[in-house]
Amino acid sequence: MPTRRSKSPIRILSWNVNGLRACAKKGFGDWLEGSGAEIVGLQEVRAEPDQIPTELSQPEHWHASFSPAERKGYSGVGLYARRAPDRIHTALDETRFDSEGRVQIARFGRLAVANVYFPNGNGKDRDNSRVPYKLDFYRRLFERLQRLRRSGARVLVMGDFNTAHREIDLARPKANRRTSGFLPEECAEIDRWLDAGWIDTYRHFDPSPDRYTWWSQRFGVRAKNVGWRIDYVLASPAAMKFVENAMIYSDVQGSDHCPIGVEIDPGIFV
Amino acid sequence: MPTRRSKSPIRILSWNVNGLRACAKKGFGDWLEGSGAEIVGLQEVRAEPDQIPTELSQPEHWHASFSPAERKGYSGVGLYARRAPDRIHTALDETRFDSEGRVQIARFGRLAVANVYFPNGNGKDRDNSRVPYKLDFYRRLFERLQRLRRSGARVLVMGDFNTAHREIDLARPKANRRTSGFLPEECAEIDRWLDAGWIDTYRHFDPSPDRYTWWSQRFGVRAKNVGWRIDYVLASPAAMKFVENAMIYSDVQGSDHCPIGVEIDPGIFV
DNA sequence: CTTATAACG
DNA sequence: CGTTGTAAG
Repeated sequence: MPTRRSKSPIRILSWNVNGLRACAKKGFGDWLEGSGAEIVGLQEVRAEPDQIPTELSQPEHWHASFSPAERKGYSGVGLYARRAPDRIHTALDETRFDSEGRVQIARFGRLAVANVYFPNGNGKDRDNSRVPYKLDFYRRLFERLQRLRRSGARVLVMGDFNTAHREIDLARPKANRRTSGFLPEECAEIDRWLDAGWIDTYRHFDPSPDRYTWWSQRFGVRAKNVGWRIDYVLASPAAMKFVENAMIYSDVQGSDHCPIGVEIDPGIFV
Repeated sequence: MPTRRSKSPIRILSWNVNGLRACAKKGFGDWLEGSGAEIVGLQEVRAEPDQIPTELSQPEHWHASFSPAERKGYSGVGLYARRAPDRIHTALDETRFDSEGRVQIARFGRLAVANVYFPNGNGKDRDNSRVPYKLDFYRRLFERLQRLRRSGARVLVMGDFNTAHREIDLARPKANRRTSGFLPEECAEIDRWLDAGWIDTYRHFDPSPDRYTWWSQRFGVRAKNVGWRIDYVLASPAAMKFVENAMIYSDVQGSDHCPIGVEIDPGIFV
């Protein structure tokens, strides 16, 4: 059991940037430098590393790595860390998942950080045709991370889960029960994780309503805070012992999502 | 033979707007109202009539007609006239031409105005693969308008010819002899028209160099006037008797082309 | 470089 | 509504 607040906590952040190149033009670089973060996970990078400005693909004083999708301009995750990760895994060993640049599992000593862009359930025709793929992805990653927990790692899973867990997690729950992102079967997947002991770090510290991480770009609803909480940092029980705070940075602009994160006792690494 | 300056001349204008919807946002409507024109031909409308704001698809005090391409967002010509045309022909009776919205031949009494968007010779791979199509179009229209002349009409042909005729008509003639727009075989098509008696109205009145109607959008060359004169009003000999002036409105912004036009004795109609 | 499109979110 | 890719100019 660690001694709490023995040192100043380190910050681990996650942000779906909705296109890193576009976000870069809106000040992503300044945000990164001012973030005070030790580790930053990005989702929806939507670029190959060599399409990204060098200051962001290989920034000074960071270890950066990217896992793009095969399809250009689509999906893709990226990880910045001030210390070098021991290794990064990007494969779930199933082509339909691994071709879409959705997962980075980075090891830093005893800490494992999974940076994840869970699939959107919307299909081509604004239907829910991609929900089965999304649920399969949830299950495949769940099995992988349960194994990682059992191996002794302290695990954080952060990213865009594309699912609001409970009615409190979206502004219009009644209207969206048949919308992907709040389908009963999607919420049940989150339930499975929590039932297995994973902790929704933000909800652990703040039971307040109206705390969202994504707002549709249509109709200017962000100004009215008509949003969804679909970005999370989940902690395994062993990791949760080191989590001192969880944050939602609703004021940060540059994407349709805002950054989220946790503050952690640095003892988590050793 | 008309009496010159017996009445104030009427103005007939032509403009490749490079997307009427985009041009509309840059003040096309104000330009149209302030133009003092009797007839205005547009090229590269790049929209179906019902995609165009009503003020421009059915403007008050104008008779407007459009001939869009089958392919969305591509090519398309449009004509505004303060008096109703007797009729408008849009077909060259060859599908590969007529599907691309390139011609309107409007009759106003004894005056026939052909509003034309000649093909660009560039193919997909920045090659000259569409030059043969372009030359075929030139020839097909030439035959059609020669016939119209012989029928007794006073004919004006205005639009984006996509060809600079002589070295004086572009800023970098030496560098562009192998570029579509200044290929010998393209210039020869213009020669054919002039040899048949058509008059390049602008050149008739102004032998000056550095008079251009199009500037590449790349590298900001318009500020340096590195351009091409590829938009013309040609007049048949019978029409030329009524042409009192020809203009290039280089200062008008809103497209990569600028408007051009002629001033005509109104006796041309009767 | 800019206007369009479509896919995706 | 906005990002991205692609076609076209």
